[in-house]
This record gives sequence, C-alpha cells and structure tokens, in this order.
Amino acid sequence: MSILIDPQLDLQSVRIVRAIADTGTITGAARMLGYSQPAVSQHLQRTESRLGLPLVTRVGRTVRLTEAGQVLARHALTITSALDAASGDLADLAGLRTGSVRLAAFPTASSTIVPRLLALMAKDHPGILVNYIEAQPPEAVALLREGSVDLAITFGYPGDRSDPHRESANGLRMELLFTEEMVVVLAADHPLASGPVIDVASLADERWIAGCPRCRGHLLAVCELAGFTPAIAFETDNASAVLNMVASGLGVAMLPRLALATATLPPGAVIRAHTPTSKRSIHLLANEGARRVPSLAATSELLHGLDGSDWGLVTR
Amino acid sequence: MSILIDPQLDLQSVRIVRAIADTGTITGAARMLGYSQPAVSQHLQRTESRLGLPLVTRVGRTVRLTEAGQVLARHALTITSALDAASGDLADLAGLRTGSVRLAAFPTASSTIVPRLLALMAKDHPGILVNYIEAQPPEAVALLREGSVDLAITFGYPGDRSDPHRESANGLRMELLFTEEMVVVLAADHPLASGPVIDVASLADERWIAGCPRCRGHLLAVCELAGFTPAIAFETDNASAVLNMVASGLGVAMLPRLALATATLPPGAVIRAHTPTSKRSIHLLANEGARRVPSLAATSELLHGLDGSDWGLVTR
DNA sequence: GGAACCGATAACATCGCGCTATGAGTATTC
DNA sequence: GAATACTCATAGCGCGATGTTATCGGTTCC
Repeated sequence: MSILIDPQLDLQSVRIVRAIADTGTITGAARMLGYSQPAVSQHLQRTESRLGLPLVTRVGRTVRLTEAGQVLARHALTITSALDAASGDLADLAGLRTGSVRLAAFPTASSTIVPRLLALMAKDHPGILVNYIEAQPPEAVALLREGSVDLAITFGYPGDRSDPHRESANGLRMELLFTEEMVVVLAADHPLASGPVIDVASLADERWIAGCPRCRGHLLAVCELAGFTPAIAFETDNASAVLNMVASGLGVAMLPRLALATATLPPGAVIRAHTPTSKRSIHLLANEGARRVPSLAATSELLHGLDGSDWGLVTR
Repeated sequence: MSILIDPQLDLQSVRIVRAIADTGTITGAARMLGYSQPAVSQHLQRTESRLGLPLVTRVGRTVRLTEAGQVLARHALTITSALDAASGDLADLAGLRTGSVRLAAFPTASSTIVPRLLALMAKDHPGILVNYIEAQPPEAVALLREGSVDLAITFGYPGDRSDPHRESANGLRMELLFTEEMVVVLAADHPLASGPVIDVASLADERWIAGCPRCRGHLLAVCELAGFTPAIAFETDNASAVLNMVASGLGVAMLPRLALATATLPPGAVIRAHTPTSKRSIHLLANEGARRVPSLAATSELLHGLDGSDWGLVTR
C-alpha cells in the first residue's frame, strides 16, 4: 500500500530503455522518441547513476542492454500499458464517450425540461450517464455546494433577493435558460374571466391559493406592488391541485406557464395574463469550472439549445 | 504496440491525484509526498491544463476529485504497482538477490577454478545464476567482445604479445588472478629426472609434446631463449594425454602447474622445475563497467579471494 | 467575530533536460 | 589499407519545468 515510488525511476527512463530494446541503438531510440541522440545518451547516464546500475554496455559501435536494462525493458510494456489505459480513459471522458452528470432540478422541470434533455443526451451522447434528483431550488443549490450534484436547474423571480446574482459569486455560475410569464388562474365563471388581461389590483379581495414558499413570496411581492396583501387560503406546490381548487371556486392563483404543462387544465378553470406582468426565470447553476468538464459542458449546451416554446418558455 | 505515451500524463500527476484521493486535501497530499502545498497546487493546475480536463473542484474549503480525477486515482494503483514491481526487480539485482553471470574459462579451469567458484557463489549468492562456457582464451575474448559472455578467465605468458595489456584498452579490463610456474615433465627413467632442477638447454635434443597453440608458442619462446628450436613430435591440449605420453617415453613436455591438478600423474612420469624458470598468469577479463554490475562485481570479488595454493597457484 | 485551516497566487531560484557542435572509436567500403 | 559512414560520448549552452517562501481570500468552527 506504499504510495512511495522510487523517485529514481521515471517514465522517460522506461520509455528510453524500451526504445533501446526495440531498436538496439541509442540513436534509433532517440529517433523513435523524437529526441536528439545526446539527449537520450545523457538521460541514460543520469538514470544509471541514480540507480547505481548500468543499463547498457557498449558492444562494438552499438549498445546492448545489461541484465538490469533487460529487466526494465520487460517491465516497460506493463508500465506503459497501464498509463495508456489511464490516458485512454481520460480521453474517453474528454471525447464524451464516457462520463456522468448528476443533475438536480425543481419538480415542475421533472416532467418537462428534464425528460426532453435526457432524450437528447441519450441520442447525442449515449455513453454519458445522467443521474437525476428532484429538488427545490434552495436544496438544489445546497446539493451543488456540497458536491452531491454537478448541475442544478432552478427558477427565480426578478426581485428575489435570495439567489439571483448572489450565487454567481462564491464559485457558482448561473446561466439563464428560459424566461416565462406568470399567469393568473380563475374559475371559468369568475366575473373577470371574460377579459383577456386582468389587473392584479382587481384581485385584492380574492382568496388566493399559493404554491411553494418561493412562489408565495413572489405572489406577495406582486400584490404588494399592486397595493394589497393577498389573503392566502391554501398552499400547495402541486400545480394540478391548484388548478382543481381554482376550478372548484376555492380561490384564484398565480402560476408559471411551465406549471400548466404538467397538469391538464380542468374545464372549470381559465388562464389569463395579468398586469403588471410578471415573469419567472429558469436558470442553470453549475460549479465554476463545470464548463471545462466535457460531460457537463455538453449537458449545458443541450440545455441552452432546448426549445421550450410549446410550454410557454422563452429562450434567451 | 504504440510506445508513444501521452506526454501529458506524468508520474507526478498520478502520484498527486492518488494522494489527494487518500487525504482529501491538497495540503495533505503535499505532506504525504513531501512537497509544499503550492507545489502540488501548481502541478495540479499544469496537469489539468495539459489534459484539458479539471481533476479537482473546490468544495467548501477542501477539494474534491472530479470524475476525471477519480478515474486517474483508480488507475494510480495499477501504475504505481507496475513501477514498484520494476524497481523491486532492479533492487533485487542491486542487492544480489537475483542476477546472472555468463562466464567463460579455459579448459583446465573448468575442473579447478570454476567449480570452486561456483560452490562459493552458490553459498554466498544463491540467487545468482551462473552460466558457464568453456573456451580457450582467444575465443573467450571474442565471446566477451561480442557480448555473449560477461566474464572470461584466461591465461597468458609474460612475453605473449597477443593479449597481455592490449586487452585492457578498447573497453576491456584485465585483472591478474593468479600466477603459476611452468614445470617440465619427464619420464621417470629419464637421465635428468634425478636432479631437482632442469636446465631447459639440456633438453635441446629431446622430442617434445606440445599443448594448445598458445602453450606451444610459449614453449617455442622458452626454448629460443635457451638457444634451440624444440622438435615437436605431438600436440594435444589434453594434459592427461600429455602425461601418459611422457610416461610412455614418447618425449618430454612443459605444462603449467594447474594442468597437473586436472590429471593424476602416471607412475612413469615425474615433474621437475626448470631454469630459466617461466611462469604463466591467469587473468580475469571483463567488459569495462562490469564492476558496476553487482552480480559481476560479486563474482569478481570471489574469484580474487580464491585460494589456489593447493593447485600450485600463487595469489597476487 | 476571531482563530485556524485550506487553496490560489505572486515572485523568485534552480536545475533538470533538451539542443547543437564536435570528438573518438568501430565497421564497411573500394 | 585508407576513406567513409555510423554510433556513442562530451562540452557548452539555454530555457522552461518545477520547486521554494510569502501572502491573500475564503471557509469552518468555536
């Protein structure tokens, strides 16, 4: 289990001895390795003095391996093939022939963005294994920070003061993947459902159904801007539940467009734009330096190229 | 079969990544490897930029291996153990636990010096394999020159102009092992057999039995010095044959003392010193640089320590 | 909020390691 | 047997890789 390698035995020596074994001359070895003849000659002498053993003896005008040289030459193949195997594996990683990506994304993405990504990955880079974990943005960031995950897909709201650009510092890099509009969900028989666009202020007296904590935070911010504090009657991060509660007349809600792609809109609910309009952005978070890891760079590139317009996502 | 190793992957990187995998921090890795923390940090950055792949990511105040880093760490054990195996084998050679010696010696030594040497080698360095070839001095030198043999035990005569010191140039090294006297062999009933010392000149009219070519050359030189040219009736390099021929009254002979150790003196022959006295020397020849090869140095040392006085050899 | 720990960076010194030019010894050639 | 060509060794040189210490920013823990 000793990690101590004899510092007196370096790769160059092994390569040189092997080349001499192959060609029979120092000059030939030098040519094979792309060095000048004196370079090989001197290196050999240095190695011999380090080892305290001659590796070659002069015979005639050429050179012949001593017993020690022959021993080294015999080991050379093993050593070089072990190194070749290692650098081959590294080349596979660099060439995207192998590799793995550990990805975290928020729940709504699990049934929209992520499946589409995985299909693309399987097609373009079949050798790369993707490991997916569902996590809300804060947890996803934590996983990223502790190194349990390589990439995190998160969302954020413009005024959000918890992650927008503060994450880009501290070694984390944030890239914008999509933006999407928030929409208001009303019961189909709601009086305001007749108009195409709804003033949020006109919903001041409604009962609200809120989503996840961060979504609730955004709702509060929007309503505050409109001059009121919403009465939140229910909370659930299940979009389908929200839609059905609205359809049942339990209240109104504000959802991102993407959430609507995960659930079928029940007959009793309608979707409307609102003013002042509000948006949500979807980010890709990665450790600084992920760009240099081929598998992560490839995943990132595919994500950036993804078309989410059928879900109401805007690429930019 | 490519010998080309990715020059972008060096041992240091492998060691560092492995140390980081073990300790979890760069500082710890630096301590483990005996470097300063910035050294490891910078080396890591260089390697990453060479590879085009990050190997670590900062997490909290420590550091974590990326997938590439983990791959490299997994390979690290294989690579280091391959190197450890190589340097272990080299250490065995250096420590005389393994190794081989290819030895050539002249025929008479085969049944005298060499067996004694082999016994000592087996006792002192049981891990070292000795490969022995019998060869007359000229052939032994040729074998040495062409690299087929590591050590050669030869003999030479003082006036011999073929190998005494000319060999010490040209990359061959010659060391004196023993000297021995030449003796005259007479039939027991020979008139001169009664005296203890024989004047060579008094043997001018005898028929001579000569040995190997070089021995014959020496005989000619000695006789020339005594003022005559010997009549050579027979030639054989088999000492036992010579002795029996002399015992049968076919002639007289001059043999080295060592030759007498290889054959029992038949009753009909006697040995006498002669004047002017002549000597033969026994050498160890080796390629320059053999002193630095442990197995050859050990063999040489045992040879120099050998006691051949019971064969009439003089150590010096 | 302060102390301790970790990693990154800056500035700097050194020496490993490559190069070219050249010399000495060996094999091949006519 | 001299001329030629080839191989290895040496000298001299330059540069860049790879260490070092000092210091700073950021994180964790009490």
